[in-house]
Amino acid sequence: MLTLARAGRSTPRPSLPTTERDVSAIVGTRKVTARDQRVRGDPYVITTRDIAERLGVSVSTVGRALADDPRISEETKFKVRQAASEMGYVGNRAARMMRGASSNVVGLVIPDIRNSFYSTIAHELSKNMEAEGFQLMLAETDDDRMVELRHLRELSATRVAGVIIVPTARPHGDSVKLLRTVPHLQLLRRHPSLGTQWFGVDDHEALRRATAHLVAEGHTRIAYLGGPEELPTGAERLRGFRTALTEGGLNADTARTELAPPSSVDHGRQAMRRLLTAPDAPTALVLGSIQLTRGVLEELSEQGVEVPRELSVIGFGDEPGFSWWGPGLTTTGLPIEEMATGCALWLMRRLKTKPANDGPYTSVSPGSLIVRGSTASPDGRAASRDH
Amino acid sequence: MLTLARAGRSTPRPSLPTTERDVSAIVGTRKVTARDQRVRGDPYVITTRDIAERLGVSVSTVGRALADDPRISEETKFKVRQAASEMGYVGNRAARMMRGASSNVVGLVIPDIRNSFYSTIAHELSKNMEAEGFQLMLAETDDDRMVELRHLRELSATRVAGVIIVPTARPHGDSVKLLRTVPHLQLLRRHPSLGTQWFGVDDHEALRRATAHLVAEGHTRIAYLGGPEELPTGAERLRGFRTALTEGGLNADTARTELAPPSSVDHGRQAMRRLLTAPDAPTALVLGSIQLTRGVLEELSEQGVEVPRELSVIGFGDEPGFSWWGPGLTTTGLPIEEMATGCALWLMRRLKTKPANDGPYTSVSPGSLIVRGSTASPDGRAASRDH
DNA sequence: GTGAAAGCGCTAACAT
DNA sequence: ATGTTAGCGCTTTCAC
Repeated sequence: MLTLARAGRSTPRPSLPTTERDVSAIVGTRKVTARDQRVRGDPYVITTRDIAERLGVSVSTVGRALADDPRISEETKFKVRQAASEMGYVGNRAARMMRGASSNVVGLVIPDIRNSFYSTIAHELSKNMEAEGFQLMLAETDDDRMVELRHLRELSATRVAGVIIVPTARPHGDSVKLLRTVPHLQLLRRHPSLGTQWFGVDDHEALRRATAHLVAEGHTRIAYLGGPEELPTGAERLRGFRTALTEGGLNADTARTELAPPSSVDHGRQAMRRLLTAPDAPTALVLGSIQLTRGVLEELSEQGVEVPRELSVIGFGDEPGFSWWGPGLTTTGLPIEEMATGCALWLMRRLKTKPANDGPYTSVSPGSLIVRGSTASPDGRAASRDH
Repeated sequence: MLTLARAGRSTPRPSLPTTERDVSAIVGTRKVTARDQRVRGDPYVITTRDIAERLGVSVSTVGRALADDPRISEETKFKVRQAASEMGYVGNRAARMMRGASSNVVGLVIPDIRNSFYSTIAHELSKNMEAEGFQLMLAETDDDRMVELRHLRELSATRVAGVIIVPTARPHGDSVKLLRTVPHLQLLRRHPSLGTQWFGVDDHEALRRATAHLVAEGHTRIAYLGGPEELPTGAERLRGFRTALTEGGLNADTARTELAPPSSVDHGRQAMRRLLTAPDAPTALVLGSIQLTRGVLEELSEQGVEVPRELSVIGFGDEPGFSWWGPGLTTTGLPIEEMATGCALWLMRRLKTKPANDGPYTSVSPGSLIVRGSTASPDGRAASRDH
């Protein structure tokens, strides 16, 4: 069937020679669609067809010109690009995706962006991805597996190119299924059901080192306060703590450990309060969560506890305020930036290689102990700084 | 034309009665498309057509069943939903968008997610939007207008439903054009070219109050350190500082002011160092940027400056560490959570109302002065806390 | 060097 | 109660 000129818009564009286009008399062979109804002046989104009509060429020519196809003459290309720019044309990614183009969106699924670990990660990812033309979709789970599932459904519906996820303790079965259909990467936490590609830090070693520092100073009553054991990170950190105690000849089973289910600032405060008033209070405290660390610091400074004389403390993570807290907080530093950058680069490469390389991959970054002034021997002597 | 059964996949699904469907003999009237070439076992994304074929119904029936259309029988609905779930069907949003559905994505364009103001905002927005089924696309500009433009292009290509933006000092002309085609909202900073819908805080009043606090204590040599004047926030804060000086009978023109172009932690440190070694050093300092505040605090605590005896300081923003810094940092508190929540609710409503209400809208939240211990009279007496 | 036409997955209007 | 058809904007054959 011969395709006739489209049924004109109610008011033809001024730049079009009305006489040639206004063929409404013979129209009737072609249904007038919603698109044709649009009125001049009524602002709407420009498509390749709009450009084609204005220039009196076909949509394919416009598409090719914009894609810099070698078959199109320079003159046409110029005119098309000019018109596109003038008319404010912006390609429709949804349409492209329907033609098989992959989305340029990567989903980032994390517990809470306000946690500086995660905002740092988001920043590094965003920076590295922007350079490659990718966008970041932010999805906060609040460590709720149902929220996590809802987000993954959305990301899946959007057909994101990839997902970077800090999974909840036990992801929903449907979340597992969904992730099977999209390239993904676990960050920090690792759940076996979500595959073998993981970027993280050596939590065990980090906590072992921190605890060993206190053992070396002569502490025997060392308490641990960290995240829940059901999280892989929580379990590893606790294990590191216990390893150090055992290695130091201490009984890991009788050591005071508190695991805060929702690892929040407020729980840190409460746990600290309990610890201070408990009989047989510890002389040293190791932390295994950045949120809990914040709460502990607030509580200690509010109660006027003298650190390290009354209590030695080793924090987790390194935030701006930690260096000026009390005598300076000795803490476990994690190479978050490096990890996030590595993660971004790996995923970008993974998404751009034709045959997807889905082999297992693990990158473990080591932690480090940042020694400041918050620990000392239990007898009161200050800790030496040259560790 | 009668549409014949599709050319079968190389290997028909087991659940299909092969005899009825395997009509390859008479095929030739219908082109075999890429889609038909897919092989069983070859994992791919499920579409409504896959479900329809498996159940021997039409795609429209499947679509209607999934949309819970009243015309479809409960039995069919059940079968369709069952099959969809089993096969792991996830609707393709790109396809829906092509049918006119609006995207459920809102772009958040901010300078840097690591800044706690912005991560708080991102969190509040995300939380409120998740409840309404919206997703958040994160775009960091690093205060670079070209990066900002690139992000807006991407967001536009994605046909985001809306944009929340903390604009750069002078957005690119194309950015302005792009934003004209999408519902948007300015946050904190306000640039006249980007429309009249804005959520922010009363920067002028916040700084006026902070400065007035120092004037009331008797300071006459008060310095100001804040962000660049080309940012609307920077200009307003500086103006607030000057207003307070003038109201206090001091000469606003001779006051020492430093405006750091890229408002970073490091610039805060450097500026503080300059201020300390300058002849005729000020007795009090007011800050107008959270990043600069951090740098200043680090430098002061590193140099062992006695606050408030040697110098009174009022910070900007309120971060976790500010309360335990030195004598406790007196600072300007901003109601970021409230502002972000209001912003989210407003945009959600704006996006869901049929006739877009595009009238000007301004929401100004007031700041507050959080009095702790970092200011005192220049003669050495500590500041009274009952302001 | 350019145009026509088909089809990606979905929905809505129009048939039965 | 269900099927047929067209079309959203774009790319990609195939055709001239």
